Amino acid sequence: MTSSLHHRAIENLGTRIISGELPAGHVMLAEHLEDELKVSRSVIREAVRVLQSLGLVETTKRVGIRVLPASRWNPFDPQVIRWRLASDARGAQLRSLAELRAAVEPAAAELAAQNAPAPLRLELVDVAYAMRDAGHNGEVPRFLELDIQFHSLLLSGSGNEMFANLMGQVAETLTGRTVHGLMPDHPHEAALQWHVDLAEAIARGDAASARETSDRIMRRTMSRMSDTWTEQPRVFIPVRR
Amino acid sequence: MTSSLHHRAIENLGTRIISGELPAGHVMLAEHLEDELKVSRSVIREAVRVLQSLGLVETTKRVGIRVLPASRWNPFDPQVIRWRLASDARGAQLRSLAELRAAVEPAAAELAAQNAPAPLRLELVDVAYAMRDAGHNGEVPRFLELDIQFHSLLLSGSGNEMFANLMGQVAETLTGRTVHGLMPDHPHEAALQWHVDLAEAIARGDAASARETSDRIMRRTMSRMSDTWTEQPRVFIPVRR
DNA sequence: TGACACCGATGTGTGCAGACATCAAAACTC
DNA sequence: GAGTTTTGATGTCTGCACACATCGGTGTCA
Repeated sequence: MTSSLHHRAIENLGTRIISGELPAGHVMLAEHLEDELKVSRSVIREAVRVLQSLGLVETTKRVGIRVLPASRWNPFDPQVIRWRLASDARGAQLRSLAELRAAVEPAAAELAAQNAPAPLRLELVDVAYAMRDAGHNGEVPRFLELDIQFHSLLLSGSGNEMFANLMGQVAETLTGRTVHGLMPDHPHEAALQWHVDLAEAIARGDAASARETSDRIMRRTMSRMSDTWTEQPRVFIPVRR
Repeated sequence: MTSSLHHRAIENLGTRIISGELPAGHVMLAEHLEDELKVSRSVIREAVRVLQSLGLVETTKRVGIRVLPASRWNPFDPQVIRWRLASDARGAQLRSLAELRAAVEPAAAELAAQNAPAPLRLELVDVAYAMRDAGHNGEVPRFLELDIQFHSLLLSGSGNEMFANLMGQVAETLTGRTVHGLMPDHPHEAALQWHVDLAEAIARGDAASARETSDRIMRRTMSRMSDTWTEQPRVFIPVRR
């Protein structure tokens, strides 16, 4: 199913647009795409509709299918994020996600302390202790898994569906970090304790402490990652009026 | 263009799914939708493909088009947000957006102070003073317009395309606030000055001050809005493993 | 002669109808 | 109950008619 013709057409065009191979303003003809991808019109048409809804292209009669500039792309769409992570802009995408995460997690921690269901709070505490153990023992893969689970639970516990939806993308940044060898074999001792403190603050409903502790974790994470992407150029999206 | 059959089909199905009229698990047949909406198969298929990419439905052979639970919807998609704002969940959606905004804006302010291009900083200061004047004179519509412009510039100036993309949604929360008569004729005097302080902190590159001032503005905004939606139920998205 | 408004030709997406292919659920056989 | 066949829905392909934005030619007027 994931390899349906329609899906492959989306993947093909999406990656090529986001990689810059098909630059903004480039105009394609549906007929030409049929020949190139060796698929029928219906497949092309359905793919173009989806790309249109992602803001990657627009269609105009008598003109064709025009590639839109990056400022029109939907930067929150999981597919767009995936395509950007696979492009030259990978560094910039990781930085954007990390900045978003750093902004959101302390707020999510505060909300979780106020609203999270009891079982989730307990699980959060369990995972935090398991994380600390795995960290002490240098079990890197298990630590990564628990780390993702911890932050997923935290975002989910906020009761804000937008925060919760960032889970998937957060997982990307965390795995991306280890893959790039940015994680030491033994995670920072203090950071491990901070996770435990955060979980317990949420468990006892201490919103202010939860926010502050989460903020401390995020600041440390950001400071450790920032030097990786300082050379990434920033793109300023113009204000649409 | 916006009233193409395919677009109308998306709108029809999208609103009905998000309103709950078509509940999660409900199965439709493409053929049935053709009859109901009086359009051809290609229109239905293209619409379903878009809804599929938004996580609203999935298609299975031999079964049909199945409506997915809200936990699968893409909560950052502008269309989904618009449909939720038009549904019973309007309050919950406004709260989610406000919480997101409250989390992001201080981070955006900090980044803007570090990275924003010089012309944008100047414009931000101009707009802040214009806001203060409009607020003093009780020009509510003009104040709202400037308020949106101010926060759009701020998010745009962060150089984070995800932050910048929140502009449109932020505008929704701000306009939604005035439409609901939650705005006094004369905005809070201190808040007006805070906007000026924030703009000037960004202009001189004082990141810490910018973040703190923005945080103060957000906290006040949240505290003024929170009592409107305390009765809205929170939805906890389960963690996908 | 030159500038301008008009108007039809052209090419492209949009929508329609029907056919066959594919494949997974459901029914059936042993 | 395991394996096989049937069935019915989506997936894919194709030919056609239509809508309509763009472009170039034609005619009118100054």
